[in-house]
Amino acid sequence: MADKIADIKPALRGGRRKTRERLLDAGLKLFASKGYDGTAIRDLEEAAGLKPGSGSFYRHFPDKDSLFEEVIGREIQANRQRSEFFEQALAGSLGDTRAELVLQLRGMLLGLEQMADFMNILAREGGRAPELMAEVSEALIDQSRQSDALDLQQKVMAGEVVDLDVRALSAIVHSTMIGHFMARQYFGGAPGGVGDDLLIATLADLLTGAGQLKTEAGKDGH
Amino acid sequence: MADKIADIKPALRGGRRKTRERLLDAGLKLFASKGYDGTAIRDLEEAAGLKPGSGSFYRHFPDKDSLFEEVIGREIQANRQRSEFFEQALAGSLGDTRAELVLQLRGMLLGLEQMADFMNILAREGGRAPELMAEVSEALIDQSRQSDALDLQQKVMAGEVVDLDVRALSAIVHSTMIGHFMARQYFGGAPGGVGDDLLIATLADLLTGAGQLKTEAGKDGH
DNA sequence: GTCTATAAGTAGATAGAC
DNA sequence: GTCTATCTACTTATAGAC
Repeated sequence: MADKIADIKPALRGGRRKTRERLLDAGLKLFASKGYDGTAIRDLEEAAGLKPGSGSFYRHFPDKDSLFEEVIGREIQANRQRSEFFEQALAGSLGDTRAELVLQLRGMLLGLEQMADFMNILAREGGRAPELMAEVSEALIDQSRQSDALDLQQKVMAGEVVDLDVRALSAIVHSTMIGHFMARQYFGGAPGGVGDDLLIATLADLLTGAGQLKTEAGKDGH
Repeated sequence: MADKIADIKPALRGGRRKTRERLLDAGLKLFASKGYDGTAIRDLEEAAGLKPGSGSFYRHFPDKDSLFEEVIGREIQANRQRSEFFEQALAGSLGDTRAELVLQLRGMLLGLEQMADFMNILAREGGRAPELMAEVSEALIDQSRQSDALDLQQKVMAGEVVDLDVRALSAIVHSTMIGHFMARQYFGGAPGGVGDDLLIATLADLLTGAGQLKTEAGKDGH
């Protein structure tokens, strides 16, 4: 009984989680905001509630690089779980293609928000761990591409989405959402003041062919 | 006569440009590849052909930060000039809307390639010079958005491009091209192996409403 | 303008007391 | 597991000879 309480307590109180976990959390935040080189061991210790400069860090990780790799690894796994959960949540059809797309796009944006720190680290320190980056490339891009490329494929076959190259459509969708997200992050707002809802709605319209030409004049050109 | 030759020679021979310029070039490359903190003064000196660790750097710049700001400023200006040139080059109408769009998108990709190092620095060191970043945000995003938002506006009015929110369309176009470019840069290739031409063609098709639905079934949903 | 030499500070990392 | 104390290496930056 006393053992169980001792096990649970640290997990419940925010400041009382295991030091190792707090160091990983600190690494995620600090690497994202100040970069790997810009983050000193003392910063990590301080953020984890240890005395800065004490070297207590080294009782939990052999060196700075090991912490970095573990932070990356943990985020890759966390993202994988989010994706699987999300995929299951959207498995069923709603009957309305455009509504399905809007939901899917909103979900993508939410997912990106949850891995904002991780993406920031990737953008900053992409060259630091090449083999890890390759794994990330596969884990993030390919996986998400596959899952909704299949969705798009079905929708195209069913005549619910515009009949163009599915991989290219998928690339356009992903790039748009990631670009929109990054513009919000880095520049404090999307260019032109385009909000999430308008962007998603317009993208869904494009995909479902809802946007018609104003006149038939445009069709002369080709 | 002898003076003129002395003036021209350094500009012609690659290795004989002014040291100050070589330090700026080194800064652009090194900040992009190793980051600000990861680039030591000795690295800059070495890349500029000076003796590493000699401190000769300080005869040209008061400190590291000054070099950084000047690198950024130089790239902002270079990009502005490229944009103006590009805008003029595409001023005339081709008569074929889709061909115009394809040219415009190819130009965007070329422009992104030319400022690859600069973008890398922005991604890494965005938080380092906030006021400069604000300027960049305005210079890059707003400017390019305005110029081809106007183009899109015209094309929509003429019924040559799908009748949806112009700012949202512009955001989609920009995000797609930037995202595609970054995927190529960071992951060695676009996700799904989608090449430049296919992506551009598909995007142009989407905008011009060339992608029709395979059947009319999809239109039931909304 | 470039060099040698060096100062002053800070980084990652280790030893050992408690 | 956390601390004090410390080592070594490296960083920015300066002084002064040439």
